[in-house]
Amino acid sequence: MSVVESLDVCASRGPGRPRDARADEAIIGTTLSLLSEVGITGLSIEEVAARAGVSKATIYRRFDSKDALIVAALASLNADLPVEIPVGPTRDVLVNFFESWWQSHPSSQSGQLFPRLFGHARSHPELFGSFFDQVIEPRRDFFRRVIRQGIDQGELRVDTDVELVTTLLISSSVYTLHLRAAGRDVAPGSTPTDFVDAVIAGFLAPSP
Amino acid sequence: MSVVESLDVCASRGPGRPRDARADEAIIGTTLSLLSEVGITGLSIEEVAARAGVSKATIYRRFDSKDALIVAALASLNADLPVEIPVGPTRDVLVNFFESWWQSHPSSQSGQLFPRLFGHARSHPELFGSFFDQVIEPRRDFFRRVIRQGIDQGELRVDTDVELVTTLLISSSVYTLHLRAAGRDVAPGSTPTDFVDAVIAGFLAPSP
DNA sequence: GGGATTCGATACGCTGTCGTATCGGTATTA
DNA sequence: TAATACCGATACGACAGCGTATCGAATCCC
Repeated sequence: MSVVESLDVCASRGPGRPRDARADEAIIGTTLSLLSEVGITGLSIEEVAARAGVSKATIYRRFDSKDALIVAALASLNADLPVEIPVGPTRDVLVNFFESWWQSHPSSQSGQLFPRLFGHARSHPELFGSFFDQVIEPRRDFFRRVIRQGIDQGELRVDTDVELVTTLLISSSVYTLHLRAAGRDVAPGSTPTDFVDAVIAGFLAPSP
Repeated sequence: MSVVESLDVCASRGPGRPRDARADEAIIGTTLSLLSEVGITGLSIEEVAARAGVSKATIYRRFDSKDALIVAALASLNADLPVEIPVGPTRDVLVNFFESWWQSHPSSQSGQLFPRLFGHARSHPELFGSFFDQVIEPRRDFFRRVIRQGIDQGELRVDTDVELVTTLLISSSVYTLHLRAAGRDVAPGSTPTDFVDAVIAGFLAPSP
């Protein structure tokens, strides 16, 4: 009945028809899409079932409640996390990353999902905590390591505030991309390069 | 019945018991509080009525629908907008503004309300558009004028991208304050001064 | 005072959603 | 072949919220 039990099925199979793996994917994928569209409050199990081409019973056989489904869906967001950070000039690494981020953003699920979930920080603290720890924090860590690499390579000052730079980079991109997707361009004409250069300008080590 | 009619009452009074002005304030205030707590999707008229100490009929006598109530509530957020920008060194003006912002934030309604409403950009485009035009844009304009004053005073470079600096200042504060209020400090120890200095460092005019 | 309009309280029908239960049918194991 | 657990479909009771309507009482203009 619970999520844990459903995972055990793979390990020690008993008799009976096995669960359809395609149903799992459809349920999780549809949940993420709907979360980005209507948020946690607006998410309905019945709509998930309808869009996923699955019956409600199939969902409740896998997840105890709506919250359990959301937690599982959020946990699945970490499949495409880059584990190795690219080597090279810090500015170029950042620009490359942001350019691919900004390019993929309009069609990206997470681009719409993240701001949506941020808004639920107060009303759903447990779900938000799970989201922050599992999804946001690993992504912030990617930036931290890039900045630290820049310090080690002598490009950024040794007293650079890593958390501050990380926050400036992420927040400005999230803010701009989200509003741009909502039809409100708050920095018309600005490219990822402009943002990266503006942010790191104050932390560049003096040229030798 | 409509909002417009209710405003006409003050101008040309007819017979009958007048509407209680305290009811208006209670309804709008409670709506804003609830919006910041549960968002647009989670807002219920019945909860507004209960918390405001008002009957549902009193609300529907003033506003045609839930959306009309929300629009009116958002429009009331512009009461405390500073019309004149302070004069002085740009860095000090910005630091002063951010310090008072950060200090008042934990108890501020808008601090919790804004991120919440940002999340509804896609699912409620009309409400969000009204929110952006009436609330966000005037506040961005305050920053624009401060930055332009800094350029005129020769402190910032003449080729400073005003929209970019404005976006960096606002987005980093919104992001940090919101997460800090949610119990996740993403830039521990950082003060408004740190943020302002980091952002404008790349745009300072060379010292004469 | 008389008519008009408000007030709070309450009840109504309608819709949407939750989580459960039941059904016939199907895939898999023992 | 028999038992088991899955599948989709559907129906169910409970609950919450919307927007409307009605009630007696209160407050104002004429």
